[in-house]
Amino acid sequence: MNCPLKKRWERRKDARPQELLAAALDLFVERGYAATRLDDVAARAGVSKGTLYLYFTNKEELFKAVVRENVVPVLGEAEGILESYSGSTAELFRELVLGWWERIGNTKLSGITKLMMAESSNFPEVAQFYHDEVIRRGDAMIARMLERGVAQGEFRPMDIRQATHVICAPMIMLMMWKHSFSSCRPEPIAAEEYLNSFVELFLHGVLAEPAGSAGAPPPSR
Amino acid sequence: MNCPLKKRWERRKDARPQELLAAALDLFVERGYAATRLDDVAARAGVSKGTLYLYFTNKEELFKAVVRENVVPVLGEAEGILESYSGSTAELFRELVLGWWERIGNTKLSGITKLMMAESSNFPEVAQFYHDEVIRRGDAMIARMLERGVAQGEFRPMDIRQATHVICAPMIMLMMWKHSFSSCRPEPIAAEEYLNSFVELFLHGVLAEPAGSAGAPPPSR
Amino acid sequence: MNCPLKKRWERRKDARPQELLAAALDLFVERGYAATRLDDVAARAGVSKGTLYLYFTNKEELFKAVVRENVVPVLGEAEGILESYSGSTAELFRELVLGWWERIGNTKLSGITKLMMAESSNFPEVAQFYHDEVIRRGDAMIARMLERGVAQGEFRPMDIRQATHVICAPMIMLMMWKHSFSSCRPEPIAAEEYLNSFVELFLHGVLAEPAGSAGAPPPSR
Amino acid sequence: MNCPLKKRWERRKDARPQELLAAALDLFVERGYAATRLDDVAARAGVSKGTLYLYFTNKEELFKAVVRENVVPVLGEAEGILESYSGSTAELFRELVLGWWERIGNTKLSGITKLMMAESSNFPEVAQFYHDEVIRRGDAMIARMLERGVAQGEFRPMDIRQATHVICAPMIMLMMWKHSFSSCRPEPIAAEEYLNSFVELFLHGVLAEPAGSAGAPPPSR
DNA sequence: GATGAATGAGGCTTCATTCAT
DNA sequence: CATGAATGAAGCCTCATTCAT
Repeated sequence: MNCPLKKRWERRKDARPQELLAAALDLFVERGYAATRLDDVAARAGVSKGTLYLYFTNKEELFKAVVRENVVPVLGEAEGILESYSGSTAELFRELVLGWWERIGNTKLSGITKLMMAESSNFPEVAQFYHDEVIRRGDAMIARMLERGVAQGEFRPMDIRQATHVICAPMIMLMMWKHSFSSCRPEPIAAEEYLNSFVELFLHGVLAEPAGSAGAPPPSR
Repeated sequence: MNCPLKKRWERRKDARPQELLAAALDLFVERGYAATRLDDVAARAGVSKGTLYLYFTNKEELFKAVVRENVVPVLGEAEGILESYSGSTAELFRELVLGWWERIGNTKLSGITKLMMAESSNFPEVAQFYHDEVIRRGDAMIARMLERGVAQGEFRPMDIRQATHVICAPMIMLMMWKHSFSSCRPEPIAAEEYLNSFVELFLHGVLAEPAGSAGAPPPSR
Repeated sequence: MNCPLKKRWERRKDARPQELLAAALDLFVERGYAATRLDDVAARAGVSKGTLYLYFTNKEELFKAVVRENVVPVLGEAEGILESYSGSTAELFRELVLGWWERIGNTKLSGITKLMMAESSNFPEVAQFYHDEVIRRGDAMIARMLERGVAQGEFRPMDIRQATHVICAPMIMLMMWKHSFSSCRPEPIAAEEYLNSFVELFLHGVLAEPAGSAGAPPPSR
Repeated sequence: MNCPLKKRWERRKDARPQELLAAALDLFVERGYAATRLDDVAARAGVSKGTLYLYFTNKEELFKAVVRENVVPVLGEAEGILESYSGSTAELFRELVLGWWERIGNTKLSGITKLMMAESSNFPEVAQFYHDEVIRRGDAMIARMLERGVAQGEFRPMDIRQATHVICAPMIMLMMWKHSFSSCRPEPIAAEEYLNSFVELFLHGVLAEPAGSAGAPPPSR
């Protein structure tokens, strides 16, 4: 009863999959998909190699579980925000970007995005899964946000598909940078500032204001 | 000289490393660094595996040679253009982006960028090499271009470091997309249009013109 | 006694080993000895893997129990028939063959014979057990039947040991065929016809009767 | 030149596949397909594990090569004999049985037959291969021999398919016995005598001649 | 009795690198 | 110069058996 060993044991049974998923997430992010050895995942979770296979059929399913457990729920939340937002679309845009940054970009979850960009071509089935469960949904959200802006007259008409890509690019890049050449850079990318730059640039552009235009608010930087 | 056979032989002897580098480039781009087998490189170059080791100490040196042979020279050219350019900086910007697109982005060389973003963390020495020889120089070029624009009053003042990143992001992403999830997408990214969108968005921003501003040229889309 | 719940429980408790043996028989027959996983045996019996070890020391003992429970009793019956038979030996022969066919050959028990022929050499202790408990007794029965036929002048004198083997061969083969290459054959072996062919051929031979011999009954096919 | 080491080396290159096939044959016969470890095959051939994969894609292909190298050619020879035989069909029958005995039955090749009977259901692709390349051809030969006997009036009319099975059974069984329970039997099966018994029984049957039939030659035992 | 989580040895396969020829 | 046979460490996955609860 008051024996801590016993208690530890009991807790384990239910906690095990979570522990394994946490260990797997860490290692997938640290080393990538191919370079992550299941031995190491098990070791980091404090169990033996075989135990892992009690909970996950194979490496691929383990990875999918990591994605489903960690990435997919965040998408759901963001979709909720998008559906129910009542402010200006420029604000919504900032909201989505910041939300993404807090829940994914500035998290080890960013490593999952990086990993998929990096290795999808070597693991087609994993790629398909990730594309269907994550990329497609993420793109759709951005597109809907832009359409809202155009529909309400806030944004200029634009090629939505292209603009979606243009928006995703800096966000994805931020995640890639965090996990690429980080040891080569003296100072890390200043992410928050980068995001601000990006949002401002995206909203206002980089060109100096033409002489006659007085109405545009100056960028707050 | 007049012995054609001998000449062929000599040419062949000198051409060996080039043939190996070409084969290596192809395979590195197709499969990534770790997944490229030296067996296959040798086979594609039409030589035996052992021969490869006559010219390159190991996999890492082979990859470095591929980069030095293919990527580095393009950087030199771009730097030349930058130094001697006399038109507007907006034009220079377009020039650099298009030049990059023609020589790298729209080339299998884009695969090298993708590969390094993807795998650099698993191969720190390769990463360091690539960072020093390619990334640093590329970033410096963009920065100098932006500084020129600001200095000449064409661009608004900005955080150069951040803006450099914002500019590189879409270009890098275009290369990554070409090599990621390509089999999951029904239609490939429309790169030229994407680049136009990017340049226009970057120069003009996305917000509708405020009512009073008449001077700004409408985006030509 | 009058508590039905308790009774159910008790019955269940006693039935456990039987349920495990039934599951084990099924799986041993389906997959062979080595390829049968104790996990699956337990699962098919509706218990946990650990429970299996409460009743059977290990895989080997489980298998022995399957044989003792299912195969050995049939041998006893056949011996009873043999001892007390009063008709002609040709009839007895048919009787034994048909009895075997009904109780073993045409049953999943045939899989046990197949399995032992197939894997005995990899499991010497199991082999020894099976040889002592099954093969020796089966061979002895055939031999006694043939000796009876010769002693009563019904059969020509013969090498009993050899003839025993000659008789066993088709019966064993029928069992092997049922479990080998069954997925490669468009139609299964026609077992009853095969047995008839065998009995007739064995009794009459295949040569055409020489011209002068009118007395031999034509084969009833 | 006169350095034996060098010579050994040279010989190896060409001999290697044969050495590996020989080692594989030995071990497949000794232990069966599943229980044969490729490590052991390599070790018995005096090479390392990896070397095996220079010559054979995987375990399955190694096994197929063993069959193609050892079993298939014998079938070809037998077919040659069958096509060109000019004597009586009873003689041809004996010839085929003895030829099979010398080239396969009394050889370690018999272990291949045993192995396939034993494990085909666990390795469907191997089973299909063996069925197509060996079983079908073997059965066809027996059938043709029997048809010849019937066509020439030497054999009674019969169900050819069934008779083929009746004939194959004892031959297959002889091979199985050699590799099953051999360590349990005090004395091995007397194969030659068994074959004689079988041929005689098959040709003449076992029944004592009916009184009036004087023409049939007595069995020579 | 019953459970089922955990173990770890063992098997197949891959590939960068070496080295005798 | 060139070859290509050989190596062996390393990775994924399976499963009989154990043991704390």
